[in-house]
Amino acid sequence: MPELPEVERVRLSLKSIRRRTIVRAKLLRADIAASFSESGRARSTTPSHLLQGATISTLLRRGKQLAITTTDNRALCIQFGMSGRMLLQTSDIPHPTSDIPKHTHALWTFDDNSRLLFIDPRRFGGLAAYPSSDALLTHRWSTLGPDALAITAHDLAAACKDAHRPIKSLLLDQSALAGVGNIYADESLFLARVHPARSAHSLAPKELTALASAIRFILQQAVRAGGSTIRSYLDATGSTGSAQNDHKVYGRANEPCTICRRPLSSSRLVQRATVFCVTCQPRRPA
DNA sequence: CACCACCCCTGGACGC
DNA sequence: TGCGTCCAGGGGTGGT
Repeated sequence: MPELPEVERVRLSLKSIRRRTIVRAKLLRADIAASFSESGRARSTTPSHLLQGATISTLLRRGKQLAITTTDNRALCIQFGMSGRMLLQTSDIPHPTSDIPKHTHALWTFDDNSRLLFIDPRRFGGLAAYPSSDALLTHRWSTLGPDALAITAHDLAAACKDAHRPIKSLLLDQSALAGVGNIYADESLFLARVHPARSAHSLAPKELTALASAIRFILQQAVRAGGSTIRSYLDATGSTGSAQNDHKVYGRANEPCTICRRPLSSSRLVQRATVFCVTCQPRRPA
């Protein structure tokens, strides 16, 4: 379940592919990739769209999305969904084509014989190819809200203004704020002591400041810890994260609250498992 | 327009 | 051991 911290760790773990040239891009499962023209129209995907023949320039991230750009300015956006991952195989180990992990949907071979795999068992993730980084920004990333890693109280307040839905619903909405998923939404709300079902527009300025600060802290801490490895998350080199050890509420329903020791509550909010403390996160502001 | 339910998918946990 | 059932949830879509 890669959220912002996990995608950031994948981005960092892929930095070594910069300046390498992709000699071959192979799509093993066509329906996980989409390709778009400069004007944003869908078109069929070619190996060239998947960066074949190009040299890697930068690795970008916005929210939970990763993008690889090339020196000739092509851009490939990677969305991880629930179970997506990248796997970087170095050139010092031989890797015959037959030796590909299950659920590998795309495969890039570099000029130094190393290769990169996109693996996604549940296929909620996918690839989106754009002819330029401008096209990626214009047609895809423009729909995302501000990046959660640096969210300001001002920007969060703007997103919450006039929003009558639960604050947790807003935090999960990538067009309002990009990068927060179910784990870090619950953790941020707990740290800021805001009840997840509170109507977003009802948050006081003080609470918005606390929440924006909590989101930044929780995400930055998780990046430093290498991301949360709950079920299957690994970075591109196969390293696990330890941010799950810092979780105060996620996955801890009925366990004692770390602040007041009363059992944590769980409910379903906007179709998501939600864990919080009824005492420390009051429904009405204190 | 704002918001929500539903759906896509598979691996793993759990009960019998 | 094996089988059935349920759950995890990001994001697109269609409905209210």
